[in-house]
Amino acid sequence: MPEYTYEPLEIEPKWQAVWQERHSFRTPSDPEELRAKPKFYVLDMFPYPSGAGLHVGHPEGYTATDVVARMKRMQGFNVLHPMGWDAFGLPTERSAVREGLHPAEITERNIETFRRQIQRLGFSYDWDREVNTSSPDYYRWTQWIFLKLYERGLAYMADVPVNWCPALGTVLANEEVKDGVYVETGDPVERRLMRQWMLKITEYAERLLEDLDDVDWPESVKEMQRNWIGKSHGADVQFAIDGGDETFTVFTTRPDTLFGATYCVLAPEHPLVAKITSEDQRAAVETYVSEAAQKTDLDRTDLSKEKTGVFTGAWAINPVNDDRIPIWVADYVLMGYGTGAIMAVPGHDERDHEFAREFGLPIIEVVSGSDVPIGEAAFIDNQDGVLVNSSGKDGFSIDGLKVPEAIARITAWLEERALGRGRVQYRLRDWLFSRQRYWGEPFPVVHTDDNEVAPVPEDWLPVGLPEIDQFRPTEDGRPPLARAGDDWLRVELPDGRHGTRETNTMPQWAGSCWYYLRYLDPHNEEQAWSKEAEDYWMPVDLYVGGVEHAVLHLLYARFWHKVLFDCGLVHTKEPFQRLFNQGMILAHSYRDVAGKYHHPSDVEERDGHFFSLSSGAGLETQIEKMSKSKLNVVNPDEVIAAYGADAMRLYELFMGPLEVQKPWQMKDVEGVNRFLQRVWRLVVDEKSGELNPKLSEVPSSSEPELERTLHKTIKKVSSDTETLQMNTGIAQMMIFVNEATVCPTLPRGILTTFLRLLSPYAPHLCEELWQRLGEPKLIAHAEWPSWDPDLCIDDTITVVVQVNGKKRDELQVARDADRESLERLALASEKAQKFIEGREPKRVVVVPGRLVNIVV
RNA sequence: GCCGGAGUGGCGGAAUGGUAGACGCUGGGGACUUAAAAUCCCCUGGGUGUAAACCCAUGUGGGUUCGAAUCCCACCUCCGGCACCA
Repeated sequence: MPEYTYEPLEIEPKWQAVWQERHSFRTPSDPEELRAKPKFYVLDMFPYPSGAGLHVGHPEGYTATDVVARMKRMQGFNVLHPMGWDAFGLPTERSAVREGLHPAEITERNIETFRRQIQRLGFSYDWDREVNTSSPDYYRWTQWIFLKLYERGLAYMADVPVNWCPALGTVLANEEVKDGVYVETGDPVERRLMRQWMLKITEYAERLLEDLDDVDWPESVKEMQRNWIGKSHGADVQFAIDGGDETFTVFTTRPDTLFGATYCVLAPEHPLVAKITSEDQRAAVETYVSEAAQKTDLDRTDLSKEKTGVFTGAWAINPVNDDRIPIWVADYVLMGYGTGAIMAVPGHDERDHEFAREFGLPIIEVVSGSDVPIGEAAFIDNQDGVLVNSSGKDGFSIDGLKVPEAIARITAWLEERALGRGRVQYRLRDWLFSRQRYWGEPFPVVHTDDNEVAPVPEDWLPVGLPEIDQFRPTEDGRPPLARAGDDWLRVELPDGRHGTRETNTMPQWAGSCWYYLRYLDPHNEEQAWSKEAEDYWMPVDLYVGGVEHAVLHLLYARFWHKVLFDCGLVHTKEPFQRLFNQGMILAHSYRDVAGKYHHPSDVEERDGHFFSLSSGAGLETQIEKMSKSKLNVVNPDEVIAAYGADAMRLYELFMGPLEVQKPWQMKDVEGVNRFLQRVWRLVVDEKSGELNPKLSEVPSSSEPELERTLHKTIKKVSSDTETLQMNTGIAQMMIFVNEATVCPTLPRGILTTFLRLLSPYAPHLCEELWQRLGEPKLIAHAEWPSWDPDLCIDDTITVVVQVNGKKRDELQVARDADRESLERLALASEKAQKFIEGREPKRVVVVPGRLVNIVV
């Protein structure tokens, strides 16, 4: 029994303690030091410290960024690699209510768990820069940025239809609601009209769209943001109401189809509805409007339902031909988009077509080219379709034009007569920025007794959360902060006015909108960050996190950053230069016929089938998202206990490409664990504990084959780490170790070079072996190796001989063999001759270094 | 419906116009051992064959090419996003 085996549980805490004591990963802040080296800012999406602790999905991205951070440090960069906590939020507040504790206590407890779990993985974070969004010296600056938004007119209060979630007792942002329910909990959401804080993100729509072109992000995320912003080109067109002075404006992307408009529709909330409805239609319209108001978003957006609507009794005048067309009210038109009113062209819009057929309204063809009669289906072609039936008053006609030209012509015509104008419309709405919660940033504003909104002076910040006895809304439905006593609520402003503090709080997203800036200068008590630090470190060079924030955090943070840019507080237009989304880690779950889930520890495999150990029942296995209810959550603590942090880190990256979804398979951790043991044995003789006797001071070139493999490995690991293709980099290191294991002697230089390559991936093991090899410094501070291109190519290479594209033989040739000799050798090949069957080669394709293809 | 991504052994996955299945897991065989574990070595896509070999094979069907997992067209399936946005 060897006594000196690889014991990760002994060496890992040892090196973690060393790094911590020596502050080995403290980010330089001395200006001299900063100037001396280029910078690299590598950032993780900081976690929300929930009560459940980490699962193995969290450290996947953290491990990838840590490997990059460690390599960059070794390559001579000043590296900023921080970690912190996105700590305000609803789940914590709910736990606090449930457990009867203060949310701050729950937060502190959860952070301690998260920090302990993260630190056990040996990440090279600069813990001196840890931030916590719920701490007053952090949210002070969140409030300060809010004041900047307010000063610039980008924060305003308005009576708006909001997403109200009765189960949670708060409003939610559009981005947090999907299919009529809150995305996090599935609780239904209803429409309500409430006075709330809004942020004018729409003012930045164009820049948020345009600047996507300048960042190195996954195309899918850019596309999601583009869709969310939803830019469309079109025109506003004015319609007069027959027999009155009223007019209304519609927005359309297809002004060319104006001659095909056979009716108009107003949204039920449109202010004109009540005014124009005729007496005999009034009862029907009022019933329809009040029913629509009571519907949830889910009901209203249910596509499978039939179109509904009611005629107002009023008529509009089509401005191009003075036709009288009826005005309807229908809930398929949304008040929140465009003008809340549309012209309906059933011939060329599917929704209008469906509605027209439902209510027997006329359908006119104005764009030709459809295969089926226009009465059967709407015809959509905005490129090659040709206009027909489109001649109106004053001799104006767009007949015979293709759609794009027709759009230009009719838009110009409308503009000349002041009947309309070309316009760009965005789908993006302003950001609903207040919540009726306790555990969030208080707004730094006061409602004065004379009904004005007044920002508090900057030197009053932070506006701290008041101590209250219950974290629930008041009995009369006001937010929890309204429970605070007058000593908090009532204030006198410097100008002598009295008022009451805002009792809403900011949403969870506020703190994460700028945390990457606080890391630059986290202890600054005078400013949110210093200009020098911002100048040096920004932008973030690499940002890694889950794709679930594609249109939430990432859009909000870009918006704030652009505002800060306009304030002259940051110097880059975009905060995150390169973004990478890691894929979700899934896990096997086991379910019996009754649908009950069984924990993996209760599962036994026999001949490829699964059975419950406790009941003997047969089980089905499936790969699913990890969740408590499915009993398939893998905790990093158990992996570390069994294999150590280095094996855990290595497996996280070896599982497969970082960006794809993949299942955790505990058996596979065994493979990387064996690899680490083999590395250990390259250095340590397990029987004696001394250095491996095969280690020798001879030059690297005395093992030429291994030296070549080493240089190929340096090259591959360097580039695969940079591009985050770490699974193949690790595979290459395994190839090296397999070769080194069977090598009769191990030149010491080869081994120390290899350990430097492996050290970002398995830092504890490599520090230990580095020390045992007598190296005085930490390997974390060693220099990253470089490769010799000549040593990355073999002297003799294998060239494939194909006949008609099929592999028939292999040739061992010198690496610089020329075309002629390759062709001669290939034609001489016996195996190839057999398939040539004496025929004359029509053509011989020679790819030097690769293959020869003989075509007969 | 629209937009994006993906389909390769028993499993995770390599290969982005040039030897399909690197590396790892699983399974099988062998060495060492009193034995087991660990370790080390060999084999492990399917088919025909004693063998040497040969044939088939990257979701399906076509195409381009000397040569296609890779490029093009059509289709199928799965995953993700958006969705009455005028």
